[in-house]
Amino acid sequence: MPRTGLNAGELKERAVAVASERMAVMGCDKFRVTDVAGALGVSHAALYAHFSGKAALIDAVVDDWLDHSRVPLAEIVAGEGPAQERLRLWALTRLRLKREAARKEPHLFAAFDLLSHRLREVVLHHIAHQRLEITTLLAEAYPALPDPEHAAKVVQAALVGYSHPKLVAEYLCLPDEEVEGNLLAVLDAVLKGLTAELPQG
Amino acid sequence: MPRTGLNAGELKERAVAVASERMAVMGCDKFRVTDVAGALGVSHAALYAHFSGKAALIDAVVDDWLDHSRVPLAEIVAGEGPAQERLRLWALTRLRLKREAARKEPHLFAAFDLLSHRLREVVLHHIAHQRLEITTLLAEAYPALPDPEHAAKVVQAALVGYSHPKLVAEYLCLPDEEVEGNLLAVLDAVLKGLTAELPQG
DNA sequence: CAGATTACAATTTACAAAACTTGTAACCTG
DNA sequence: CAGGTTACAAGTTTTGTAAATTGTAATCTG
Repeated sequence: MPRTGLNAGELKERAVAVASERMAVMGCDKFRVTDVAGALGVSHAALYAHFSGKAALIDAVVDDWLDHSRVPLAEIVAGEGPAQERLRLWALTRLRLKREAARKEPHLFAAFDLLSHRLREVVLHHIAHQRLEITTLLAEAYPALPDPEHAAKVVQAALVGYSHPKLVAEYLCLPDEEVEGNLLAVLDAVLKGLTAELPQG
Repeated sequence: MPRTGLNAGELKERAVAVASERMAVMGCDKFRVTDVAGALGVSHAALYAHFSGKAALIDAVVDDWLDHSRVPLAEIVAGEGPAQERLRLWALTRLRLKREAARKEPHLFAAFDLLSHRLREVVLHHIAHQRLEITTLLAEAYPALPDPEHAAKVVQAALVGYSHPKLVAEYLCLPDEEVEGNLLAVLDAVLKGLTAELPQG
């Protein structure tokens, strides 16, 4: 029987939750593995059975955070209505969620930015997941598209100014309407270009 | 007769040149106004007649650096051949110049990045200048385009992942062919979309 | 009197020493 | 023996203090 009364999975989740709270308050450089352990009533060394190091604990926090942020976007993908409209809504919603996160949860957003900068696997999976969602919407909107995944990559690259945490943060000072209008102008041009030579149908 | 034997314009230029050399070696945080002044044989206070502060001296260095970087791109705009091909070459050349600068002049590139982050006027002018060049090439390639400047803004936004210093630096670890291929895929899609409904001519 | 210097206050940086944190291995405990 | 703790070395951060830097105003000088 573990001393904390929690099984391994539960202890891990509690650790991620406590770390997430602390990171939200003070950022990922300043929170201490020792403090998280203290909050759980164990020594800091006990956490290394569950996380390979502080970096892995940070990865887990950001992964958890990204999981939550994916929910509203998945609802749009699974929703009803013309797929092209849903794709526009998807891109706008993603932008809005990121801008809000950057404003309201700056430390967690900065952790996401840092992992993005380091091309950490957590973030690479997140990007791949988003590409899959774009692919799904493109394939539905344009059934004659020969390679929807390649098209999704082009869309992702064209919209990186509206998704990459560094640029989302940098452009927070610009008005919402302006940034959102620019995103839609780019998205519409790219979609029109990608589908210019498709048979009508 | 000034003590240094230089008139005001010459002293200013010499200060920018010395600051540029020092910044190239140690970055903009570590070089000292006092050192630049010493190299010119004046007290540091004498430089404040020409620059409102250290930040203004850094702006002047980056402005000078950007001036030089604009020359090869201006040659493409002024060159001969199909305008659409020149636009592709312009975008590729810009990317290549930036990746090379990031590798070979990391401190000056970092200064450019910092000013970009702060939305400093030097950089805003640079971005506006590039939009003008894109506008020129678009108007030549597509004479029926109703608003080439608006189209240029869309092109700029779609290609921000290949021009913004933060992302250029972040993607340096990716192979050249991949990054360049991605840029061309985005550019081609955007151009095709922007020109989809133009009369043929 | 234009172009400089000197003096100075406020701020920032450099640096050494102390304190803290991270990750690991040996050991403990129920 | 699973799930812990303790001890420890190496590395990092913090703290206090001295030195340096920045920007300004008064003053100087040719």
